[in-house]
Amino acid sequence: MPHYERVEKVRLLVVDDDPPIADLVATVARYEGWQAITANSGEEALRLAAEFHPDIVVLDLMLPDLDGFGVLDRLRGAGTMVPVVFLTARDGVADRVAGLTRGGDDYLVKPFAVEELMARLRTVLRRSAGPGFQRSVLRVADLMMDEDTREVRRGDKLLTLTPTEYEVLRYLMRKSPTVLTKAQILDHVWEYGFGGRSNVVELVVSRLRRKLDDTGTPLIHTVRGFGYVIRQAAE
Amino acid sequence: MPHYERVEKVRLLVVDDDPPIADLVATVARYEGWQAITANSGEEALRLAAEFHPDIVVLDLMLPDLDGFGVLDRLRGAGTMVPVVFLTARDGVADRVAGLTRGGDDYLVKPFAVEELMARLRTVLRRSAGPGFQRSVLRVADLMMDEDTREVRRGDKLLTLTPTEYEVLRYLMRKSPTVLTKAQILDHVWEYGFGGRSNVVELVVSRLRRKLDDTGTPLIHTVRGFGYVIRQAAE
DNA sequence: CCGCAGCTGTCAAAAAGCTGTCGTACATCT
DNA sequence: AGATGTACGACAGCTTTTTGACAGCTGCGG
Repeated sequence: MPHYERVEKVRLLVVDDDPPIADLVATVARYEGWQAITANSGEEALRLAAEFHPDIVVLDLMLPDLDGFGVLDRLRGAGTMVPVVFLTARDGVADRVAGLTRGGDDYLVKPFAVEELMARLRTVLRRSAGPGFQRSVLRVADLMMDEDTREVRRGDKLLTLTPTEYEVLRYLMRKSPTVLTKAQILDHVWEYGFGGRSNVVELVVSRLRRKLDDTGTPLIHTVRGFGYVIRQAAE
Repeated sequence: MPHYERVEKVRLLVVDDDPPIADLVATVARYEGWQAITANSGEEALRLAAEFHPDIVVLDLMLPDLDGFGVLDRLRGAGTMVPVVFLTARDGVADRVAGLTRGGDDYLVKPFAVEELMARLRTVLRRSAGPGFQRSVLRVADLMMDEDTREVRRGDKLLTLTPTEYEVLRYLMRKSPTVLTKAQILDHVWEYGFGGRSNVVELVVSRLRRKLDDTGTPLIHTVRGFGYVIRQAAE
């Protein structure tokens, strides 16, 4: 299912002092087939990095001891060029991070949506794999989504999606032809901690359908009492 | 019968302060050939987890001492990455759980149907078994059920089932060619504590037959005075 | 050929899903 | 700063589907 070619499992090190968050990320990654370990402090992170040799690191900036920047410096100081994706608080040090995100690194603001984090990790990995990296394009029937350009087309028609619509569609496409429950969609696409108990998912699906099923046959199907799938109509 | 490959028995730890519920789950699991133990408090759960090394945990959120979240934290703190399926009251802390379940752990609302719980446990186990996990497809004669896409076909014909029909059929197929009593079906597919003492099972079977026996030879057979089976032919 | 288990049509209540409207928040442009 | 536009999600009304109670009928097995 992964779209970057790799023989071995991706090795991910997650560094966050909040264990639930670190677990969350590690668990999602494992479900993608990755190998993930967590560290809850800067020192622990450095120790684990040295022996685990991660392919990518998720690094919270706010750590009890050494902060995220410090960890990065010492990683680099040790000669590791492993790419890093930072996590920062909403109104944190966004600008300083931005400065650090060249060279394939990236950052995300907390609270984030799980799918978005995974998408960024995949992108960073893909880019850091060297020049001539593969474009990532998802296809379902005549629907196409280019994850690099964020272009979405149904046949020839270019669609304009809002960020939420885009994320929901991507998740559906990634998992196609598996049926997803509304809860799964909510849990993966919305930020963790989102309280919205309303019908947001239905609403976004409704809007999505209007945009993409308006040309051609319906692609997003309701599985009553269960959830949604995107796939070519099964006869 | 399990569809994920495993040489040893699955080891399940059930944590619920209501002994009947914990036992119910453990019993069903044992009947599936699993090895199951129960704990009625958070502390006991941690103690048992340490020595039993479960492959999966069913964890009620409402516990007398340490609550479900606390248990999870301490499990994780001890470095256990065992997957967890939570149980919560109907309009309890569903949203808080959501935050924890994004990873791939799952949750179910009480009162639940036993088959649904087992299905989720199987799914979680299957996914956490690593990348490239097997699709789960059940077959009986020319009837096929794909548990991921929820597609059900008789020969080429795609069937559209309601949630209840789907669950009853899945249970029958899973147990095929064993004959199941109406009581067993009722107990496994409907939520525990379901009051309906009417002929619901007969009704659903009737509807199922109309949908799937309409093409080809009958597959669901009545064993008069006992129950139902699904299988090729009753010779 | 009788009696009872099983089958199924009908129907009303409940659940699930869809979508229009609107207020708020945030970003962008002038 | 003010104006304009876009995105999001709460809410509510409405439609469709599902479910199970009830009751009468069927037909199996003795």
